[in-house]
Amino acid sequence: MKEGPDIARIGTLFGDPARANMLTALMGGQALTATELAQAAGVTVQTASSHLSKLEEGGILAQRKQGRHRYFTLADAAAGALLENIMGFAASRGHLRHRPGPKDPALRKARVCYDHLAGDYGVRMLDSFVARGAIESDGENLAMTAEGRAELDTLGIDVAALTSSRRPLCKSCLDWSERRSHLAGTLGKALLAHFLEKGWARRSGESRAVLFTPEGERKFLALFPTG
Amino acid sequence: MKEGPDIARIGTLFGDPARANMLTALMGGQALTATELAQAAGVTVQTASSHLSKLEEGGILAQRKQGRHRYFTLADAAAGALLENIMGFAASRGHLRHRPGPKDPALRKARVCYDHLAGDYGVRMLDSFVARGAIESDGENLAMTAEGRAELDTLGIDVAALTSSRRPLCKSCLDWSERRSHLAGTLGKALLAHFLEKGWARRSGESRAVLFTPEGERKFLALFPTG
DNA sequence: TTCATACTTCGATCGTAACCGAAGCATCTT
DNA sequence: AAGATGCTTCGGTTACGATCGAAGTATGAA
Repeated sequence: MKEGPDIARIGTLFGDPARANMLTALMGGQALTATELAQAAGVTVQTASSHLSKLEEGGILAQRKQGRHRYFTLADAAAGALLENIMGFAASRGHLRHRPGPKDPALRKARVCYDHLAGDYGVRMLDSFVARGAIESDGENLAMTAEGRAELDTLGIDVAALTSSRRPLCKSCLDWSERRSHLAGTLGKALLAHFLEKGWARRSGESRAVLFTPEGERKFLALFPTG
Repeated sequence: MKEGPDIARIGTLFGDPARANMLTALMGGQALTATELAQAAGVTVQTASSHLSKLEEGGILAQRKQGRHRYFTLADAAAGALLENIMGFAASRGHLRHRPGPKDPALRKARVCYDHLAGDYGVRMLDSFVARGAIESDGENLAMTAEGRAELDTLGIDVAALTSSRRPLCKSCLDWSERRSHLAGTLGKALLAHFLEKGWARRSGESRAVLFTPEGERKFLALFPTG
């Protein structure tokens, strides 16, 4: 009868393949219905329902009723961060389910990781920020510099508003296709939102891929040159 | 047949109570033998052996043969960090196994969390650093200031050497007894080592408790005054 | 009202993995 | 060499939980 946080309970919740599939699907950041999640997990809706109630009770998922649909999302940023952490750890140990990274080249290039940009483009963005001194990196820990704040300001991103949250502004997130870090945190989220809003890119309907327009791609690459 | 990191595998490894007990025991930072871990988990050595080989194969534990003993430790800082993350998440959702925090008052006051100081004293130390501007906090993200570096220098802690590692210098870690953050990262590790080396405190042989001497306690409290 | 859709609950089956006793291997002691 | 200690492997039992069919509830459409 030990004391302490119930690690095993959390582990069990992440430890079932069907639940893991659902959570991975929700890393796209979009709310999904029970039926969609059942399909993503490859199980019947009855089974999915059981899994979803467990995940909700465990505080990993939140649900929102809307008509006869039930939309599920990750409960909060902490749940997303934990999920990212586990994915990164699994990838770092070579625990991949099939191949070292997504087969779909679009996914490999740019995709959503919970609420920010991952893949080749995500890695490039962070690298570029660090190279020009906009972000300082102590290994994994990231901090925004004054130059960085000024630069983002000209882009029209209100850094001050982003720091008010309890969630960190900059956070590194290990990319499982690139095996390098990309930018998470409220800034990562804001930047992705910015790209989508400006019409540089749009979310693929089905997958987690982020599809850049030729114009958007040109601007993105100009904004984030490689070292 | 989905692509991506195998979350479920990691989850399963953390998801068994016996394994979770072993990992919790290893959060003390000390290497433990298979027999000791079996006792900590409340299972026979046969069962423990099976669990340990799974954890090792999963990249969470590392073992070192020494004579007829086999010493197990957490594989690396990443494994420790993930464990801390899960513990913090579980605590934040109220998933505690018995009571809200350790029963043992010594554990509640000061204990080892993988390799740094947790509990009341750990929280106090971080709070004090932040209050005096030695560490800046963007929510959860921590960064050392120039003043902080100077102060640690006078304490005899070589901050430059600590930043060379790929592991972050400062990292916040959610305390499951205090439900507030304490200081992890290479600095957290170095500070605990400093206290032990100076004879201000010593590790309890059995538990994860850190026992301060009256003299050490006086110095610690003077060094880290409350707001 | 009647039908359709979205989801949950119930009940039963089945597979997997945790568990331990017994036996086996390795290392140290005497 | 003989015995003791630390750990692993094997085999068989057992329990838990993932799964799905069937039936039940809620919301919306006709």
